[in-house]
Amino acid sequence: DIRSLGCEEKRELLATIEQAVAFVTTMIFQDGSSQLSSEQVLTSSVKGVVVLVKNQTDHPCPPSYSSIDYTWNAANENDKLIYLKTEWSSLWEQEQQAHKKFAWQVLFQMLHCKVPIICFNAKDFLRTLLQVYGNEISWKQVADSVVLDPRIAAWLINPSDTVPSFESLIQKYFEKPFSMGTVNTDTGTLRNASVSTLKLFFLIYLYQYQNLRVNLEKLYNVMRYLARDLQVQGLWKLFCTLELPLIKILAVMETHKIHVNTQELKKTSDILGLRLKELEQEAYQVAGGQFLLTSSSQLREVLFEKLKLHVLCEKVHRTEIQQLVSTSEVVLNKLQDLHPLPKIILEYRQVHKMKSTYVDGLQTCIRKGFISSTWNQTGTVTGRLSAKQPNIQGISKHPVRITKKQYIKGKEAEIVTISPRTLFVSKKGYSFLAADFSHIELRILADLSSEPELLKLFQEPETTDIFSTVASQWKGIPSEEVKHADREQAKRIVYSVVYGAGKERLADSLGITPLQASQFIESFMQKYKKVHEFTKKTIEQCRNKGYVVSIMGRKRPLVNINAQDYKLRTQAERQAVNFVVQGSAADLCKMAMVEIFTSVVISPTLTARLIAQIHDELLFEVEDSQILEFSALVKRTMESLQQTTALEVPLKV
DNA sequence: ATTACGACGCTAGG
DNA sequence: CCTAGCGTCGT
Repeated sequence: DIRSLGCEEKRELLATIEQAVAFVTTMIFQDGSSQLSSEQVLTSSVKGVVVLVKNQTDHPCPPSYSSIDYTWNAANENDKLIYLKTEWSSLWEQEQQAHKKFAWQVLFQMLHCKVPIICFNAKDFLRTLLQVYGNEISWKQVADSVVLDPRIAAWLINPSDTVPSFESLIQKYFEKPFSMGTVNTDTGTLRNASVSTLKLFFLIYLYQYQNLRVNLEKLYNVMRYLARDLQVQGLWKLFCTLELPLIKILAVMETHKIHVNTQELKKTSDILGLRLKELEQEAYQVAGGQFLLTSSSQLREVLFEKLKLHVLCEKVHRTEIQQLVSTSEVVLNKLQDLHPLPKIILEYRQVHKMKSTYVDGLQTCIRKGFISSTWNQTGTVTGRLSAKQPNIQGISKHPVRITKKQYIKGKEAEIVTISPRTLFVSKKGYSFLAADFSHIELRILADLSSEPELLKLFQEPETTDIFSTVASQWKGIPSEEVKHADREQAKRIVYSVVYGAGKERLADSLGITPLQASQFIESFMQKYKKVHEFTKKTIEQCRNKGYVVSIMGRKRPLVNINAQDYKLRTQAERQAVNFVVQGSAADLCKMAMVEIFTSVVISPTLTARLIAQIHDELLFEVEDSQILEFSALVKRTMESLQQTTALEVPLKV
């Protein structure tokens, strides 16, 4: 405990840190649990940080192939365990101020000495530091730290393991499961012994931290095993140059708060609520009875048993599990002309989604007028990021029009447009800047397949509308005669190929029969033969190796690729094709994040901060005076990734 | 009688 | 194809 150290001892400690070869660290929560506990309690606040300082020179990390000793090597006497309290009752006392200052001194040195800091869920650790020491540091100061996160390493090795716990990693790498002793396992026997209360607390304290020391040693060793695995599997570079820097970027992102217009939020909630009531009444009228509009099973009863609408319509989509007639958007669209109810339901659903998710749902995420999403780096199998509370990646783009009846004032009606994205407001003197890759997945498909027609499309500067051009090329009609419907169809088919969708899925999305859909796919593949070759080759490689690889070497094992079962096998085939395209796009977007972050950190003047990543789009908050300079930097950096990754196809932002 | 939880359906993002 | 989130409904 650094609070018990004298002046000389403090100096010694800093000297030890200077000599360290690695730090293994975890946060300690109020309830005594740590980041290594299986159930991470978010409600419990952070009490402090425990750091195991590795001083042995025998196990450098990152390790080399040859000189790793894989034997269990727990109690290393030269390793130092230090405890830093980060929570203070009051900062009035001089003593507490001094403790906080020294704790920061220790952490600052750790972050800046380029020695790896090993931490399970490192993002949470860094974010907490930024929050606790927010006044004495700027976010740029975490940038040159070197953090290693075993969880991310494990996820890279197998992305299907979406949340590998510390315990599961221990089990996997040390075969026999360890007893994860917790603080309160043995207090009973302690209580029975005739020891004084003070002594008891001391014993619990000691036990807890000895246990923690063992776990940190285990964590260190697990990281070494994982590092070796990453190297063997060719994932080490991806880990070091992309995923590790991203930890810091996400930690910084989570400390940034976005202001929300709460008054507007309340107002729109009421407007939407009123509209829902109106639609509810209209629905009851035309249905000839009341039912729960939000219940798809009750709606199914009304539409298909009471009104028998589906018999007038051929080939309606069915639900996945129970194989019942679906009440989804595509089906309701087909039923529109037969009865007024489907149209009402469609609008009801749109308005209800808007209210429940983007207005009322957003309100539950607001703390003191601000929101900040939680970013999950290991939440997907394709390498993409995911966000929650709120899911800022899923906020509706298109506005919803509402005809608001105004009874009070003389006006008859007023049309209000509600677009959720306008509810977020930038800081005063700052603006939001969005930069997105144009058609990145299609460009990647062009590159991966080397399809000449597709490549030409992107390389020729006169191509203004990619899907119109594809439509004209594919259907063999002049570009002036391409209708809006042709363009939409081309877009759907292109993305069906990108997403690896089968004929059934395409049929649903286009509202046609699976036979017609398969004919569309076939004629598309006939025109762009190399794309077909690419999908065939990808599936073939997956069959041989058991996994597929993205452009940056990200892997996805697909065990079902050789399955007997047709459904499972073809699903795995689509997943294989999809992973290569989607995963590669994720690689590029992450690279853009890292490069832009680095540029801003290096720059003494730029202050732009990343707010969100919506897969192919980066959203920043930029000082108004820097918008021109920064937007040029962003565009240049993103487009230059073509050279960095040796892509045949240019990237456009 | 009330609550908790998993399965299912739908739809927003890409 | 892969996400988050809202909502029923049965257990």
